[in-house]
Amino acid sequence: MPELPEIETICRGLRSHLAGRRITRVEIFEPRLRHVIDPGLPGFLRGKTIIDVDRRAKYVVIRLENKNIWLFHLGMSGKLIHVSPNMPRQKHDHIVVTLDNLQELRYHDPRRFGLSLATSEPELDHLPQLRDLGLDPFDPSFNGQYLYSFTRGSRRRIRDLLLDQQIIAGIGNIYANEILSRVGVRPTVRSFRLTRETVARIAAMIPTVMNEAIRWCGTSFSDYRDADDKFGEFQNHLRVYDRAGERCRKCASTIKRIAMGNRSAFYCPSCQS
DNA sequence: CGGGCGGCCTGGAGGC
DNA sequence: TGCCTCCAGGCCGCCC
Repeated sequence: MPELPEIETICRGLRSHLAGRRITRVEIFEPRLRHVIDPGLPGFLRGKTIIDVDRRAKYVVIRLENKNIWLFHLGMSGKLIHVSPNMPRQKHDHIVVTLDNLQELRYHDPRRFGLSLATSEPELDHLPQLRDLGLDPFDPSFNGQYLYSFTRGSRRRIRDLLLDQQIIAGIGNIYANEILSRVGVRPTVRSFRLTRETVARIAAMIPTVMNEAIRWCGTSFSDYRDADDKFGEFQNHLRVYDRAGERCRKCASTIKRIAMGNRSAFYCPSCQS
């Protein structure tokens, strides 16, 4: 569920709570996530101090002492929240970590599409999950020319191309639709039909929309909450996503929803061509 | 190989 | 009230 802006928001929240804290206790209540959690994980974490928390695409990177790393992907319904131990444990709280200030970090994930594993600084870039990631939208070398090198000659629909993590890392279905709405391009357009200029406008819009969503602390469409279990607010600023049947904020036409593969796409039929 | 599709899970919404 | 189907923000593997 969470895309780049949600993960960025979670990482910022976690960093403020976790940096400098030592892990004193680790409990795994349900190891069966996307992959079964390594039984050695609690032993790996126990006693280690958390140095920092940062984001890599849609992954949460918890940096520990001695270049050790605890990596998370939240799948579609994962939450990483910092709570007081008084908070009753919820159904689907799969991992509970106690810190040296007695506060807790909990991983909650009803659909169990998430990933949690132990790794290290030197191994991180070589993990199968991370090694093939494309550029982050905030990478200085991400620009129109880079994106055009992928759209040129590709028969894929532009919405699907924007979702390809090996091209741009961090965009999911909500933001792919929002980005295209802002530049007036229909999600169904075949990439090779887009001019270099249009692709440059799409590329420029990507970090713009990501920044805006980060300022609103992400989109709480359904499951997403930040590190303090609070809602984001960008759902109030969406132009097309999940607005089928509602009026376009610009021209008052009716927003359409279509099925594209397994996933919905949304657009304004008069603003986007 | 590029590109499309189904499967993995649970839960919430809506139809009957 | 329940039972059914559909849908969900991701990712991976299989197939043509």
